[in-house]
Amino acid sequence: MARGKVQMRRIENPVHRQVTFCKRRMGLLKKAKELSVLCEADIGVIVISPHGKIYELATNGNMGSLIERYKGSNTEAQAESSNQNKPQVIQQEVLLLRQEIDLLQKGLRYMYGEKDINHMNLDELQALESNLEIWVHNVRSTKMQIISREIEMLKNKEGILKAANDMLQERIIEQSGILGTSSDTLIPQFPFHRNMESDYYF
Amino acid sequence: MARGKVQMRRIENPVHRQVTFCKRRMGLLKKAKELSVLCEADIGVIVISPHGKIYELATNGNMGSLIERYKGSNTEAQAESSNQNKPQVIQQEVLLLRQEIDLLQKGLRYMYGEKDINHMNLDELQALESNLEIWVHNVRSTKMQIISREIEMLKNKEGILKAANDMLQERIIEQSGILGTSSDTLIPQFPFHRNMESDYYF
DNA sequence: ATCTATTCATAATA
DNA sequence: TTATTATGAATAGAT
Repeated sequence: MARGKVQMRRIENPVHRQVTFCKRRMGLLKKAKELSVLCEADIGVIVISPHGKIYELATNGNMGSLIERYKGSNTEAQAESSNQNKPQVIQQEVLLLRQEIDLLQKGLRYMYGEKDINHMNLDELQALESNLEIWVHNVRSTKMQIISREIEMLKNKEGILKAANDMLQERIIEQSGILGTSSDTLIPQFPFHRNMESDYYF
Repeated sequence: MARGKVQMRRIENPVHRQVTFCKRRMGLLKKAKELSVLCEADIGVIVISPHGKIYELATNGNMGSLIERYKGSNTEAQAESSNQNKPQVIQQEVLLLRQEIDLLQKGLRYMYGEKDINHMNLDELQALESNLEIWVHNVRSTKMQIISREIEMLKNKEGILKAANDMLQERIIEQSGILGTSSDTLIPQFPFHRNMESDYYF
């Protein structure tokens, strides 16, 4: 923003990072409040610093109720919260979480280039493979979103150009008539626009 | 902001209000993402429109774990959730495990070179996809190595067992001859070994 | 959705 | 944290 454009990556200098965290955190909460007031929306913001300190804002004054409303519209979270009423299910949950951690740790080690296959068995590799495939799928989806958006934009542009083109064509024909000029040298040059989709690559 | 300072109260014109809601909501989520990236904070934002539609952002990719962490550090909410039988300790455990998972996922994503999937352009996404595919391929190779090795081992074992089996069979026939015992009750039980490959699944 | 005149947010610095 | 200020960003109103 000021005195130089900022790169969107972790600020390495700890002092700068801390200052920026403080400023931008305040800015974020301010923006949230404004949106809430201007548009009558209920907004909750939770910020957890790298050191685990928590800052929050609930524009309706009650984060709890906001979370409930959020969960109420979210089946996954709903299932999660209903789980917590049954200790046995919680045990199961802990077990699953531990397994996930184990898998992630091993996947991480694998990523670091440690190909010691003694540390990962078939099932774990299978799970890692699935994770990677999900990831690939997500990346592809994002890619397709971008592509769709661009295509939409180009189609719009094309439509506009076509319309303008038609209008110009009409006007020229009109003028040809008025001026009594032979138009057969002009007409063949239309349309001026190109099909912009053909410029696009996937 | 632009063309006149805005008053901090509800926008009465419904069209203006809707437009502003859309614009500022996007701005808010963008700011949240930026703060998260720049300062390594975990941020959750929940926006509930006047019509009840919910927009959300969880920079760690999981609003559920964020809410758990929030509740874990919030005495009021903790009291609410600790109404349950004995799960306080377990709840704590779940919280810690979730934090660890968040951390590991972050590490994995870092390894993948993913900055922020929402801020990546087509080329970057393409590159990420290629990388992921290479990794999937590597994982599959490792998997196949393990499988091949196991099959090799099993074939070896099978060979050894077959040899031993043949030897034993010979010796028994031999002994049957020496002892004059009828061997027709024993022979049908051979071979003892099973084909171990048939137990193996891919 | 897109454009631009303005106001706002904030990076560097102290 | 707070204050200053040059600049980059966000966005209100209009199209």
